Amino acid sequence: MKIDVDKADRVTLADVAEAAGVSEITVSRVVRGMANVSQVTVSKVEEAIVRTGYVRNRLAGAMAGAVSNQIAVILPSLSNSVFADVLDGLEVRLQSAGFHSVLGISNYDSEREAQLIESLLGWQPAGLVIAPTLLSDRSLRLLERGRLPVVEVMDIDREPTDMVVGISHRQAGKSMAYYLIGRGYRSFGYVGHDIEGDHRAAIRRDGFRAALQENGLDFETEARADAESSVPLGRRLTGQILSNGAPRLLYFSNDDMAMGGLFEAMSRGLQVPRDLALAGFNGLQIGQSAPVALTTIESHRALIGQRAAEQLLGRFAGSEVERRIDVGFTLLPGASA
Amino acid sequence: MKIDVDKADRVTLADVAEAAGVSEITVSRVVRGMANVSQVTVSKVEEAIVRTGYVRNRLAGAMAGAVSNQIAVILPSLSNSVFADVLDGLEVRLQSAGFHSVLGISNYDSEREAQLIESLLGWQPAGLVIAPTLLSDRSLRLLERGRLPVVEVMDIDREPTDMVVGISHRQAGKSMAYYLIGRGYRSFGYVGHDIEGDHRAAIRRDGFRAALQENGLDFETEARADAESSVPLGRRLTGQILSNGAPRLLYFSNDDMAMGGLFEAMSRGLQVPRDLALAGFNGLQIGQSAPVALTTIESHRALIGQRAAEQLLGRFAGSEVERRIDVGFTLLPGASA
DNA sequence: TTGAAAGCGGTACCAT
DNA sequence: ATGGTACCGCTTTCAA
Repeated sequence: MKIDVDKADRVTLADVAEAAGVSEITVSRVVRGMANVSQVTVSKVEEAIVRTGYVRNRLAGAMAGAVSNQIAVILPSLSNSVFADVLDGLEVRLQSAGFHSVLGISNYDSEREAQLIESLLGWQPAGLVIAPTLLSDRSLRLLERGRLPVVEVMDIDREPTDMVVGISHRQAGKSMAYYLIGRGYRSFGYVGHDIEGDHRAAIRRDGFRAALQENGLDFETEARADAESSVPLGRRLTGQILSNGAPRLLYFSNDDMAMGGLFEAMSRGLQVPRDLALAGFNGLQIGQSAPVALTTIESHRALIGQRAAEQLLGRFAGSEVERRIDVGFTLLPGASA
Repeated sequence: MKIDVDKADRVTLADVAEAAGVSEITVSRVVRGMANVSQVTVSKVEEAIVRTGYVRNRLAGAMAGAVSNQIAVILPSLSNSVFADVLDGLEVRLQSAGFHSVLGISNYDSEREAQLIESLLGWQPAGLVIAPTLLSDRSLRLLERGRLPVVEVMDIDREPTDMVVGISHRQAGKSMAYYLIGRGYRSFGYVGHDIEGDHRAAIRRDGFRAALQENGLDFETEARADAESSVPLGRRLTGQILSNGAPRLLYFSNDDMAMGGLFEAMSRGLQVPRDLALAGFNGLQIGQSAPVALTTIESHRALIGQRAAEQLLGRFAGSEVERRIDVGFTLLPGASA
């Protein structure tokens, strides 16, 4: 009886077309929700689609000229929740517009980053979002060559290839320093993670220091390690500093590190901020819920992701968009300084 | 002079072939690193690739029959660091094997989940990894239809469609209860987040409770909210419970919630675990660095991601792989209970 | 509103 | 070791 059973390899437009008694192109129109198809035909086709179990092949679609709905996304890391937040914001907007992201994690390695760009570009994505590590010349050439919208995210402290969305980390560093100086602090120390890989942390530190120097001050001590930022690392380094007479306030490379500092202080029975004051960066939720809320700067990561998505969508829609978007940051006073 | 300049639309295999004076298929072989090409030809072609600035088009490649190197990944959320960890582990393995993930976030919505499956399947991925929310019948049908390897991750408490990698959340709940009972606790309360969406949290609670009942015990109080888990939520609910005479120990739906509880206890000047004991789930790093290390269960999220990747890679390699992988969990005694 | 034919850029298969 | 030729599944003209 059923003769065509085992040819059931993959349902194509042609199969649906046959089942519905129309042409392939008509089915294609229905699938894409185009207007110029009669209601009767639409229902016939939709019925056939369900009956055959057709699943749209976007590979073929994209290839035939309709653009891809994939967006390449390259981030340095995911274990750092900061980038997970950005990705989250990005996804929200992209998904609701029918786009998907293809992910690449560079692990703060600029060689790997270049490879990823090349590899992901091979999927002919409609756009690219990247939180650059360093962006080698090779990467830049690839980006310029591929005529696709590119959004660099996180810091706007340098000249964009195409578009940037983020904040000025230098300003963030300075703002925190001004605030603390305004609060009367005069004795500072710095606790940081690997600043080679994380150039944004380095920029914040530079900004903070510049502001100190404007006031004839400087870091009295620094503790650093060549590792990714983490709570235990912050705790360990803080412990080191405290062992040899600490400054009045510790500025941390970010909130993870600062939470470590806070925990170390608590463990030693220190009163924060009376005995030791602390300031971080990022505005992580957990820092704001701590017994002593962290003095920090909210960096609006999810918003950065959303805005990046909007930039791309704007471009696709053909509208003129800004090259440079500063989402701004918010100083959270907290209670730790 | 230059007549062919503006036709520089996109460099294809044909362009490279011409530039190198060989056929397209030969270039294709070089690009794919196949062995059967002479050294001389290889160098000629490689030179031509660089000169023309050719970027491989994987869309066309995948379409022509060579399989896609994309893996569809569907997760309920990214703001919950648990899934970011899984994704991280997944990426590590996938990338080193030359695969990329295409991401979908279901936001704990099973309708959305089904849409995502359908949509991502359209890219003809080589495999699918999903941390299922509920997996509607529609989703299941899609998964069965698409003859591709599917790995469900996180919990192994139910029958897999194809393969599963994770732990038994029921066991995790029970183990914690047994441990605490063994430590002498007899008075328990539960603090949880939205248990509708997060069925794994529900299973842990059920397991915990089952173990209590085996010992003639039960939760004396419960505080719950219909929101995603978070530190502030944990803190707020703990506050509620403490206001009306708390039980001896609070079991939290996860570590985020438990950190909130810990912070609330500290803020009230309670001694943990003397005045109030706390237990969580996940083994988040921050909980282990807290002044009072959290008593919790390490769920090896990154490992789950890695194993899931390995399952897929194994399938691709044609090897026989297990359908069900239990990565196990580790009880971290901590100091909070 | 509907359809026919010509690609999109590769790769599998079969020759040479 | 190298090349010719279909063909992957869809969409874009262009016609009817």
